[in-house]
Amino acid sequence: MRILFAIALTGKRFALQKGKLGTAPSSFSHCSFWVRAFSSGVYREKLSRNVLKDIKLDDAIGLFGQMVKSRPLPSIVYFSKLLTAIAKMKKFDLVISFGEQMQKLGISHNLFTYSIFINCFCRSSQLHLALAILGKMMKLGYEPDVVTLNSLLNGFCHGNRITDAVSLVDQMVEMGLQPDTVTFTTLIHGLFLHSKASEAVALVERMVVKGCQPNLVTYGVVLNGICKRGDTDLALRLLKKMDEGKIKPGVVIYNTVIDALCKYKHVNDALDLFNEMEIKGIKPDVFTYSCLISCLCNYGRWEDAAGLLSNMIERKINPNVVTFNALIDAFAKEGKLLEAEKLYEEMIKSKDCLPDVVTYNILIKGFCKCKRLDEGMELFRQMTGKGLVGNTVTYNTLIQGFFHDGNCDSAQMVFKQMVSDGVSASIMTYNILLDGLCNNEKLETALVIFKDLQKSEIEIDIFTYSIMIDGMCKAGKVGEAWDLFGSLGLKGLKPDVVTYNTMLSGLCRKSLMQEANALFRKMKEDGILPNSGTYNTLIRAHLRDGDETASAELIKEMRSCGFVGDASTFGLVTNMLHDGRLDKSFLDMLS
DNA sequence: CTAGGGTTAG
Repeated sequence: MRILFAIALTGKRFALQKGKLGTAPSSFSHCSFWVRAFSSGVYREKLSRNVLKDIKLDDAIGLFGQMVKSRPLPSIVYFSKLLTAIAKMKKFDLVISFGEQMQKLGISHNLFTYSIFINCFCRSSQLHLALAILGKMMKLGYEPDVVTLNSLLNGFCHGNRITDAVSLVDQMVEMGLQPDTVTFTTLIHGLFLHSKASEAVALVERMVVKGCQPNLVTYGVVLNGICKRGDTDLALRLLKKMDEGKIKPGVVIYNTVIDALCKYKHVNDALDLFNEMEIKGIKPDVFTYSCLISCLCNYGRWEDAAGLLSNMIERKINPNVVTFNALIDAFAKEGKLLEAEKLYEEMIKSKDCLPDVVTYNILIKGFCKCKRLDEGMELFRQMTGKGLVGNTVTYNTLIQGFFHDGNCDSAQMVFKQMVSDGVSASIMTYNILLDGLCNNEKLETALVIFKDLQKSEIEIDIFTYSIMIDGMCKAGKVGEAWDLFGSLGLKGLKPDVVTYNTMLSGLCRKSLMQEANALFRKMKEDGILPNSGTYNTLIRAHLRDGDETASAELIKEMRSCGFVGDASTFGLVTNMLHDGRLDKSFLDMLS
């Protein structure tokens, strides 16, 4: 309790007086059911019948306007019902604004309305204002209860204060309040949000011991957290556990697990779950179908995808923009731009689900891959013309497209456009930019940008360094690349297999085989597993260097690791067989 | 007689 007080007192003054959120519209043109109900005096009855949960936003605003004008003023109970309904629509700012208006009109708040405001501030990332409200209400003599503190707990969990969240639960107990299922579920969610998955899972067990049974929400939180980590086995076990208990998983729970199975490459298990839904009478929805269709497309299982598509149409589940995008993406990835465009045209014609920025990103990427940059740009203009705003992906795609097409000027022009359009460039954008410049013999320009990047706020990843090391090596500046590689440790970055391969290939290109061998040893010492690329690069270099023995040994090692010679290695060996530099037996060893 | 927690597809 002490800590709570301390937190509350450091908070700012009662925030509802600030009025920074403006006021709600006081006039409304249509005469809605709610307003009529209110003015004819039946609002008390209507409000008490729990019908407010279905109220539309406009009606809620109108109703509030009527309520504050009516005399005598309606009881605070009616206000809190209305505010709850608006909070459920996630219009947190509006709830706060209404709270301010009530305050100005002299309507005093109570524990319930204060709790609503605390919830709204927490959910709109204004934890400090939530704490200010808590301070204010406690000064007025209202003791926060489990509901109030659960809201605050949620605020701590979302506000990067997981330690405070954990101690808040301890304080609840000290205050003599019994944490309930909501408390545990909130904290479990917070632990997942802060990557403390095992603590989250352990807490599920603890809550059972404390007499709180996990409910559907708890399972939703836990399954979602587990699925995001890719622990599909545990997810499937939990799904079974729900069945054994009395909690019926609904379509959303199934969708979550099906999605994870798709993402983590267990397509057939996902299809099994889809069939299981059928048996249990749980109706799949557009999420279920879109997820499975897109996954099947990614695996090239067109027939199966088409089957599901017609199945969903038969069942009158309308494909939406995500479904269309999955199909357009499938065609575009196959290079079938004509078909992709046909689907896009169909979307526009039918008007039921219009293309969005993702649709355009998919199509633009398709055109870029075919080096049809003019058409890619044309689509970009079409999209902008429709009032859609390009995002980082859109610009990244075009920049990369122009670079791959060897058109550095246009690439840099798009980058400038991106900056002037106010779309933030991510490290991915810079990686594309640096990679493009390096691959188009513009190492010097890349170095200038790289230096600026190092000074900026943007967090450079290991991939950026790999790109620069590669660029330097390709420009013949292996010494500089080596220095950059060596500086990684000082920056707290660990070279990964790509960085090692890049550096190795640079050394090999200069026939610095001793250095390459030493680096290869260091790589293994550092616990970085060589991949097929590592071995093939070294094997080719040793062959070019005339060291048949070293190559042969590496081939043995590579094959024992389950890798095989790649196309370039086979090409080199074939050439060397032809001009007699290699013996036929060498080819047998490789294949 | 009112307040609190969560989740899914491109």
